[in-house]
Amino acid sequence: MAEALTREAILASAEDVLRRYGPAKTSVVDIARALGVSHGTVYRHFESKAAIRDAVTERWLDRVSAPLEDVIRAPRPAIDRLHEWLVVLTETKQQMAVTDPEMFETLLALTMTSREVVAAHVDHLAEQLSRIIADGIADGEFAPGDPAVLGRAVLQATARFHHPLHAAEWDDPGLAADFDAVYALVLRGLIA
Amino acid sequence: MAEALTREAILASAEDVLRRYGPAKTSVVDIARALGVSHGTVYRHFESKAAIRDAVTERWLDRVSAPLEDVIRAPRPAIDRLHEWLVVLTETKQQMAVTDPEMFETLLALTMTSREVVAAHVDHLAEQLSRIIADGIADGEFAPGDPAVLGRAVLQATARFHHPLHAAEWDDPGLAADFDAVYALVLRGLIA
DNA sequence: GGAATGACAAAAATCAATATCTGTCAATCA
DNA sequence: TGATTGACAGATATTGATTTTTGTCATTCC
Repeated sequence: MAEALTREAILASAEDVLRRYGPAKTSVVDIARALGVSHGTVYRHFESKAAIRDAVTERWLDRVSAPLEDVIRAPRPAIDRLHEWLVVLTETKQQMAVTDPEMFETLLALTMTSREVVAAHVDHLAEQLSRIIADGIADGEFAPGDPAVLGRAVLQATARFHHPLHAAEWDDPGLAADFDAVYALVLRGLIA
Repeated sequence: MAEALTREAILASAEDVLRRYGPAKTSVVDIARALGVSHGTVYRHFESKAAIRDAVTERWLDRVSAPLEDVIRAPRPAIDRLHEWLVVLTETKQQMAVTDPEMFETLLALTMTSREVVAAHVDHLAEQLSRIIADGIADGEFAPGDPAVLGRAVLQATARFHHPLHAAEWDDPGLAADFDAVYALVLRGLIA
């Protein structure tokens, strides 16, 4: 007997088809065909094509956040974790944009249509930063302040280096120097 | 006798047509017709349509920078000028995006195709900030540092609030609070 | 009886035929 | 003689007829 069709299986298929054909040429019929079922069946598990896209986007964005969680938990000073966290985030995105541009293009297109999923992801990233900053304040590395506010501020101040909208500017040869300058400025603000 | 045709007149016409029809539906023929000349004549004064677009973009961006120059020259402490400069820049852009969305759309489309003109504009903005920061360092308001590097850093750290790519995020109700948080962080970094 | 199908209507995407636009240049004009 | 014109070729954009897609639901299947 055939496996029961699950949301997970549909998402895996959707991700596969999106990778292969890109977001513009991916239809629900394609996703269903890759699973050997009719497209009507897919609609039993997902409300709409948009819901499938949202779910795929969420999976992908979670894969970005996951390694950052490890950085937060490392037994190191908050300052080091802050730097590492920002470097991992920016390099992850920039690497993907360079090494797999179509993939990055696809991810960007998905994020444009899944605004709410992206907002939750951004909140999650800011919250991760807040935890590092709270640690840093607790043990005196950073000056007192509201970690939630400071976390958001740090994330936004570094947007140029990780926000996909800026991807077109990532081939600038001065990028690394610019990052260092912004990071140094932000760090001084946290310590001050 | 008719006025001699000048580059200025062509640019004024181009700006006019762009305002009225938007960048997608603006042809060199339209620009020429608005001046009562043939399009061949326009090509005597500009190398290409791209050159016309670049020149219009430059005019518009210069109109953004000009009022900021006044802020720099005001006889006030550097800290106050820095804040004012950032507020004027962000509010100018955000106002335009809200009050004249098609106009903003047009300007955005132009900037996407006039990369070099935009790069020069960004350099100019960073240089303006550097001047304020140099003043602040000179009279002890800010800690010592390289004004050129710090100017670029401040501009990039606040990109979220003035970079047109982020316009879609400017309706966020927390925008003002986010700006205040980033500004406070950056200011502490400059003073520290 | 719950899961899957496929015919269907409305909406969206595709495609090829048609029209417009860009940029050049020999001819015209003043 | 130097500015302007308009015909022209190749590239790009528009249009509307045709196909594909989305989402629904009565019917079929196990």
